[in-house]
Formats: sequence, C-alpha cells, structure tokens
Amino acid sequence: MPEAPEVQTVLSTLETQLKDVMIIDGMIYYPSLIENADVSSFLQQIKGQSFRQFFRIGKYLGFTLDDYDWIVHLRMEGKFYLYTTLPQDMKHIHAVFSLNNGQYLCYHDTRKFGRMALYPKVEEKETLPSFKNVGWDCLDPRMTSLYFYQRIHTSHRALKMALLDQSIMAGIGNIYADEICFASGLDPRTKCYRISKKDCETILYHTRRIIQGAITYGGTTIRSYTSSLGITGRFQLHLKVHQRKGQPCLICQTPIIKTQVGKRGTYICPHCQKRK
DNA sequence: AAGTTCCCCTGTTAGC
DNA sequence: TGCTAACAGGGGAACT
Repeated sequence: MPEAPEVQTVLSTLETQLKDVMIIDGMIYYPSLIENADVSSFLQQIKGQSFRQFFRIGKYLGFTLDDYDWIVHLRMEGKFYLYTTLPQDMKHIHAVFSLNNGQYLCYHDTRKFGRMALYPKVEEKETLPSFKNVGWDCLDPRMTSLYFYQRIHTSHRALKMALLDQSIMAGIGNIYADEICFASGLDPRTKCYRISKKDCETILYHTRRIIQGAITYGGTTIRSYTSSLGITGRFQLHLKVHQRKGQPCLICQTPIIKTQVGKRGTYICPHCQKRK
C-alpha cells in the first residue's frame, strides 16, 4: 500500500524524530522480518548505531547509521511507531528498538510482509543488494521519458504492468498507476509496444506531478491504512479514478469502471482513457 | 528472454 | 445472524 509518497512521508517524519538518535538495544519477535542475516547478528550490529542520514529509493526506506545502511520495505502494512511506554497490545509489533532518548521505535505489521536488512554502508546507495532489481526512482532525474520508452517499447505487457514494474521505474504502486494512466489519457490495458515516445513524455510528466503533489499532501490514506506515527495523508481527496467505481468521471461524468489488469484491481474512465 | 503464477500473511468483505 | 471462502497486495522464486 505505501508507495513513494507514503514512504517519503514516513521518512521525513522519522528524520525529524530520529536524526542523531542512538539505538541502545533491540528485540525481534518475528525472525523472517530480517532478510539477509540471523536475528542475533542483526541486533548485535545495530546496537550502538546512530541515525545519520535518511533516504528513499522507490518504496524502500533507507537509514544510514554510523557503519551500516539499514534498508526497510514496509510492503503492505508495515508501520513505525514511537512510544515512550510500550503499548498493551503487542500482537502485531515484530521489532522493538530502544533509543537513547528514552523512546521505543516499534515496527508494526499486521500481515508480516515487510522486510528489513542491514549492510555495511556504501556511498552509492543503489548498489546495495536490496536494490538489485530496482530501477531509477520515479523522481530521480535519471528517470527520463526516453529511458522509460526504451525499457518498455518492445514489451507486450499492459502499460499498467510496466508502471508497476519496480525494475523499470521505482515507487509507483496500484493507486498512483491508476491516477497516472487517467491523467495521461491512456487506458492502462494498452500494450506497451503501442506507447509512443510522446506518450512517455506525458506519462513521466504526470508521474512527477502526481507523486510530488501526493508528497505535499502527506500521501494517501485509504481504508484502515495509516502511515507511521499515526500520520494521516490527505491525497485521497485528490484521487480522480482510484476507488471511485461507479462515480462520475470528474471530466466527462461517465461512470468510472473497475476491472482487472494483471490481477490488480484497476479503475478507468472508459471515455477519457483511450486504448491504443 | 519475457511473461505468468504461486507464495508469503491476516483483516476485511462477499456470499450463502 | 453466523459462518466460510474469496480477496487484497509487493516482490521474489519458480515455472512456462
């Protein structure tokens, strides 16, 4: 659920809370949470490390500590919470880190899909193993429309599948893929090989506009999803098609339809979005 | 090689 | 009303 804007919102909030704070100790209650090491070595390494830098690539959070880069993927429902006293209900809390400011940083994840890893820190973050199959971030200037075109123009997949493919462009998930296709006037089912260079310029323009806008509004909060630290985004008020099945298109009043594209729930205005 | 399916999880929702 | 089955979804492994 958290896509680039939600992850950025979490990161920015954590940065204000955790900059130069030290991790005194830690506990992992769900070992699979750690993807590249055993729990005890992870904890041993992270102990005594302070948060120095904060970065995001795609949907990944990155914390540069004194000696390590700590990479976290929240997947669907992962959240960080800061507490001064641990809560009664620890059911979905899978990791607790005690900090030198007296607070506890808790990782909460009802579906246990999130993962984290610790690597010796590097200068070029994109070289970390976590990013092996991750392309340029959607807001990275290296992510150009021509590059996007070159990566997709021979593909027989649907456009939406390419937008969701993190190895091409990182940070777009199901919500923003629908919004980008709508803003671009393109049916998400359009085969990639039918997408022109000009279309890619349009797609990249709207991708940046929508993602930047969503970051400004603190991301999107739908259903029960709230990002870390109890943050509630407001971008859901600006969604044009996603989660608007049956409601009139804001441009042409045609009812928005919901369909499936590559097994993913997909919202389309059948009038404004043309299949090529 | 590219594209598809399965799997990991559990709360929510649809269906009977 | 109460129960069960289907569904949701990101990414990686396995498979076609």
